[in-house]
Amino acid sequence: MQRPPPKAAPKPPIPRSGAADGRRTLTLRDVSEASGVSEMTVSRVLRQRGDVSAATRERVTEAARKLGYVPNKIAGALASQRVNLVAVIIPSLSNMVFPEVMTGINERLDGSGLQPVMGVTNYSPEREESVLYEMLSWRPSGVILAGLEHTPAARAMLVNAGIPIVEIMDVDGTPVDNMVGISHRRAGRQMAEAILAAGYRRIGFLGTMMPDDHRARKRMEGFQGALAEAGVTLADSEFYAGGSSLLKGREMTAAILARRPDLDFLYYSNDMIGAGGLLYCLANGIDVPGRLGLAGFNGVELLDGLPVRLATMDACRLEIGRVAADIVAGRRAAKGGEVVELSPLLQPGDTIRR
Amino acid sequence: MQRPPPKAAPKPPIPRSGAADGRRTLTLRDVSEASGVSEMTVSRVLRQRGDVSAATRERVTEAARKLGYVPNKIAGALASQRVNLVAVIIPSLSNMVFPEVMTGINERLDGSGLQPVMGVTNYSPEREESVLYEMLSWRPSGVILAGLEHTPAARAMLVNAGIPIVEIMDVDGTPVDNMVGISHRRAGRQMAEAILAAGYRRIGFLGTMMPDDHRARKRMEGFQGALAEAGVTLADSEFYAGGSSLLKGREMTAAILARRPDLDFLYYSNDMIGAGGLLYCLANGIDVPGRLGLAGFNGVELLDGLPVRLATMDACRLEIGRVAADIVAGRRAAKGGEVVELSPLLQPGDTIRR
DNA sequence: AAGCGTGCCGTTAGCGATAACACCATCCGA
DNA sequence: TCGGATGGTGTTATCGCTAACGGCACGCTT
Repeated sequence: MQRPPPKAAPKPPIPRSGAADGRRTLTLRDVSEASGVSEMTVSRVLRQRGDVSAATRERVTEAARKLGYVPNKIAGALASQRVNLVAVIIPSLSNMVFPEVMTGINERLDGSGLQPVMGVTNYSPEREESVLYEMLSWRPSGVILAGLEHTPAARAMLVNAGIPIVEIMDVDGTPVDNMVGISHRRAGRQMAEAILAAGYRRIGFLGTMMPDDHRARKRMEGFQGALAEAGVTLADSEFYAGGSSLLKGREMTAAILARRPDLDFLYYSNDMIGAGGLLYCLANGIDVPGRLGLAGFNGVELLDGLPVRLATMDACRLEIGRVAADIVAGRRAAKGGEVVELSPLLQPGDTIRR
Repeated sequence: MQRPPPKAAPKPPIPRSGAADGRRTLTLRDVSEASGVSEMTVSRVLRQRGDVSAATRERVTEAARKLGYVPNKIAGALASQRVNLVAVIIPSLSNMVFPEVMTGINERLDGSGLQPVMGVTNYSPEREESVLYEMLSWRPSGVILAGLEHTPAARAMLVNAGIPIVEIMDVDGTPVDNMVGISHRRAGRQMAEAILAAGYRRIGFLGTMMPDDHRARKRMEGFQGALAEAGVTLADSEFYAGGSSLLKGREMTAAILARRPDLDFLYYSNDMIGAGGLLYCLANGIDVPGRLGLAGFNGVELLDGLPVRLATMDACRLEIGRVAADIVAGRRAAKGGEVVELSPLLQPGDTIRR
């Protein structure tokens, strides 16, 4: 199927409509007319690039200010083929862990000229794929996204994007490009070892049922693996769906203890439900950590205020955000394919026997 | 200063460099060549707009998929003068209240074709101004931002943007355009009335010192105003800087009670420090609500898991996000200048005498 | 005094898409 | 049988800005 030959058909230019209200939105041209120089010179002044005399710069700056001109980055990005945006794709905001990662990212992106743009997937791979597609269509300078598990299409997009990609949180797997996080499998294992070392043997697990929370899954796998090596099997477990909360932790703890009053340790997949469990135990006069030991995961600040400090493991959230931001900002030596494994610190707190 | 006359200087076209690695990034042209139709037709297929025969559509879709083509929205937005982004500007992420507002926004923007883009100001008006400038330079279809207090320059930008603006959280003031929130002054007042009605008289206030947290300030003003009308003055107060946490709440509570052991009520400016205070009281055997009453603000889910439910007031966060999103999505009847005042619900919990 | 660097500012040609026609078959009713 | 209403597709002209040059007016060298 060939294209037909072009026809020579002269047509008058068609004016596009501006804003509905008489006032068009301002362009470089308006500023250039107001200050008597070319658009190019205005552009140079506004971007502080190239040589412009002090007098001209002054006049242009003043005119732009007076008009209230706001540059159109859409046009600028198209012309320069440069976009100062970084796509950040995370599973959830209501988790307290991702806001903290964002804080780390913001901190390091600040002043780099890069601007983070956030997308939330609610732990759905399909949503991740569509959010990613949407974001890539803005041609960002980099992508930071949580996890190593993506749909094949999403992975293909990442591979083909031709920009720095940083997969964060988790290092148990193969990254598309860069990877910053901790080994959740090892984290689970480490906690199991600490629990066994303290002499606990009848261990229960309480966690989320979300099939797409791969990090929680890996922690549990690591945990069970280490138990198995010591000849211990998980005595019981309790799962839930939906968001984590103190209340959920209380309820689950009550349920598992009702079923198995003989348990001597409860491992929670996150601190929020762990803290709920701890409060339940305190309220019900259960001897912690004597009769029952407890541990969570994440090292959230929340725990600092509890009457008894829950054992937990810091997930290095702030640092993960920082390093990821440094990578996309090109502030690290490596030219791509970097892997940064951070070491979570076990915080024994007061809920494991010494 | 006149522009010099243009010179007729024919020059050969200069090819721009594509990606550094041989592979250019794909354009409509690549898809059009691969499928044997014009770029315009490809564009129509990809946007599902206009009439295209089923056979052509099929061929184009297939070619795009095979190539892994991702449209360039930058070019699309420039050409169509339409951008499907909504700027959302909030003070903080570590607060738990804004993530919830975001959830409401996401929920309602989903499927509207609009995409939220988040900016964080850390309660700094200057940062707000620069984040706003940055966002407006992408010509979003709407702006949602927290609070009614902005720098003059920021206000001017909002007024001139020519797009729907929604100021959220607070309705004590004059909006630029639309406004959705609660009256924090009235919220403070309402809590004071409930406390007085329960017979408490020696009241202490614990809150943040941030001068730019206007909503906390307004709550305190309303609170004090209502007390004053009843002839009661605040017996003592304790302020802090930095983030809210349970620990901070414990410490502040200990401090204020050490100074004024006679206090019979503590009003906290948010639930996080309130919960910390509550845990402190429980741990120290203070009779709540008999000898000492407590109340916080926000109605965060966190509280549901506490052994005793803290009195609080729901800030309607989810609903605020939803309504704001509906406004920018044009899903509400009003054509602008809408004011939606929601009514926070007093949740007496177990920490105010009945 | 010719030559050359440098500071300053203008011109031209896109960037990759879409709006708004233009054009050409068909198909249809009168 | 013919005007007119489609349906499907191509052409052209921007959108607002920036990269890459072009060119002029001054110094300053040698």
